[in-house]
Amino acid sequence: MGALAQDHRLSAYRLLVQTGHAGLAAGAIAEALDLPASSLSFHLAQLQQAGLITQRRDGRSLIYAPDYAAMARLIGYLTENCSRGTGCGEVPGYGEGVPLSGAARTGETAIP
Amino acid sequence: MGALAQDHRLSAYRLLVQTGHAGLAAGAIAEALDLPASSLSFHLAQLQQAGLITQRRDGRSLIYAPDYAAMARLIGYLTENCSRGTGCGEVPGYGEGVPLSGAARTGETAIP
DNA sequence: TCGATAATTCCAAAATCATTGAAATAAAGG
DNA sequence: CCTTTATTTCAATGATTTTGGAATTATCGA
Repeated sequence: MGALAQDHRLSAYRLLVQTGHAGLAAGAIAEALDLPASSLSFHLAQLQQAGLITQRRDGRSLIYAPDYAAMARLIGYLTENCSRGTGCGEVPGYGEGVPLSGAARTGETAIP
Repeated sequence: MGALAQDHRLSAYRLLVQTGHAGLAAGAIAEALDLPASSLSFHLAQLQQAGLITQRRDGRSLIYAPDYAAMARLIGYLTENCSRGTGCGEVPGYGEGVPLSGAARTGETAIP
């Protein structure tokens, strides 16, 4: 869980989530985030060890991609046993059968 | 986001999520997690500042409860723009219209 | 008002984590 | 085989977080 607790890591992860299966080479991520290669490598290793992303080689490049199943498990863990009887189902603006995945609309969250 | 990046904090949060609106007094949480009051207080403050939990006073007790709307926003942020066209909708065991909130079934995740 | 209870804030020590450049490894292409 | 490109590993340095005891604030009941 704490793998996402760091700005650069969170950015890298979100970038990959938005990129999809195809993934990105380490170099491309480093460039996008403007990080030294060695720093990024450290963070990617953390994400990988947490099981959130996968690594595969393509020629000289190592390309990283998100593991969506792990993402789903992570979210499941957070919401596990979510207040039997009182809570999750009655969240304001969220309750009436709207799936969690539909909540990704407004970009201006200040939370993370 | 990093508010959940710490074991004790994550435990406290999950405990509250499972407890629901009614919430728990700081003391009750401290007892459940077996933490010194001052440590817990520190962690609760972090969670509160991140907007994930709320505080209200009841007599001499301060009662903490989860903010489910914030939880939904958090999850939304994570999955934002989730791979237009390729990703989230095709996650194995997760794709066929099953809402994210339905993924909270198996308890044995090793991720967090 | 006093004493007891519930929590918080303060603070310094201890522990953990992030960042970096330089050296090492791995694959490709002459 | 040697060079170039892509990335990782290592070790040191600095920064941030976590911890828990003591002092403090707030509320309650008699």
